[in-house]
Amino acid sequence: MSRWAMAKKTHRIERRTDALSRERIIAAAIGILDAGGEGALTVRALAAYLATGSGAIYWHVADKGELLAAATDDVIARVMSELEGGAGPREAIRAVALGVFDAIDVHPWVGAQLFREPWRPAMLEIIESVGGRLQALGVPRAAQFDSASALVHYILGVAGQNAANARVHAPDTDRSAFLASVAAQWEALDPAKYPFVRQMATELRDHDDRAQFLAGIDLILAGIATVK
Amino acid sequence: MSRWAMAKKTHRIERRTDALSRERIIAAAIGILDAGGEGALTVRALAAYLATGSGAIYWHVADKGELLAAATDDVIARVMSELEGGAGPREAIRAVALGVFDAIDVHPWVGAQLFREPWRPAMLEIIESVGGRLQALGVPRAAQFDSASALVHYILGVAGQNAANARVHAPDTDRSAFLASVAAQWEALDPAKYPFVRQMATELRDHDDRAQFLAGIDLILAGIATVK
DNA sequence: AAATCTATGGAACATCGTTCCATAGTATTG
DNA sequence: CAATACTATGGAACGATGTTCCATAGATTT
Repeated sequence: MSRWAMAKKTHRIERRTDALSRERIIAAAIGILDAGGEGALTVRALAAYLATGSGAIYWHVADKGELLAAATDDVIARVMSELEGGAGPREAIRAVALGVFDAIDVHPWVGAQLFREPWRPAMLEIIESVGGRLQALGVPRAAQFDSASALVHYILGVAGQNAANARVHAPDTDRSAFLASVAAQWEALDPAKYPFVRQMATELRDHDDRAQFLAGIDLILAGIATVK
Repeated sequence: MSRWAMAKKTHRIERRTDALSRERIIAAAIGILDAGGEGALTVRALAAYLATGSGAIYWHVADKGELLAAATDDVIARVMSELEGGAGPREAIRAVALGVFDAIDVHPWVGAQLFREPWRPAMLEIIESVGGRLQALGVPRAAQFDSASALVHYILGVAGQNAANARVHAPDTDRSAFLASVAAQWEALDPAKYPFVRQMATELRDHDDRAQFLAGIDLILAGIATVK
């Protein structure tokens, strides 16, 4: 930022094309996180990727925590800005939810991070986007806070689950194979202690995460509608 | 376990009262986690607490991850076993949810851990307990999986949020002071960009987490009832 | 009595986030 | 234009962590 100001003053466009900046560091971090998961993002790996030293990074970024938070805000802000605003409030809520879901599907580390640091820009955007549509839906004032909270917490829960799943099975292993192995474990459980889980095993095997996520959103919206 | 078998064979009750065991290690870990939070549980701190060395711990426990998972299973299993079974299915679901909520309120690290490693005994207990009551409620078979998933993911989301909050404000700082500071931040936001969040600031200031959590459960249950 | 197995405690290793510091590049000042 | 101050860099060094290795003590079996 101060760099840009100075550059303009002295009529010079850029210092060097390979100069460090907060933006470049965050972009590099996102790249490393997407490629190798949360564990891959170390300060040394980041420094090597940017062909610099650890100390240079700490000049632009305070913490590794701040770096992760900034990367998360970046991804979520992009999701929110790319949302189409045409449809009605109900469809808009589904679109916001699906946008977050898909973003976490592509960047699983975002799920864990949304979780680790709430009360941040990324979460604010989601709350505002969901809450605004609830008002448009005609939800009474007294029920708005609880309704928005329920939707956001549900989204957060699925986000975390997805992030955890992505951490469990390595990127190469097939997803359906993973589901099949969990289903097999469920079927092998004691029928006396876990009758329900055993019954759900077959449905788990070939369920669609995305569709099930949306079904949950619809359930909560249906519940909110009963308050109206 | 093999220890107990041997002790019985040789007619000796115990080796020494201070002998290590998986149970004692897990209990010590829970104590450290409750006292100092997630960050306080290091292998060295655990070894010092048990007056032994790091290597001895790894004889009974494979990993730090396994230790955290075992501690979580322990806490959740205790919650589930202490549940009163008298009420109807709807009340039972609320009781399960509140049991998990309260447990995480006392042991915030459980929230983060439930989140980090699903598909584990602790999560199975919750799914089974919730799902079984849904069947008792008369939810049609086709909607049972999605309904249970929605409830569990919501519980998980709140769990994670609570764990994160507990991590943010140190154990000494007042909770209402923390909420007030977040509310102040919300009120200072741009009214054009965040109208909803600003409106919710006053309600955030003195809302009850536990009551709001239960309101969310009721919303989802109301939504599930519409499918019936 | 010897040998074998279980269990222990601490040293050692690799890796991590972070801090420190010498210094190169740029801007400002006298 | 020379001197000074400031921004930014890259790598060395520090403290802490999870984990492995290993010498060895205690108990059990041969």
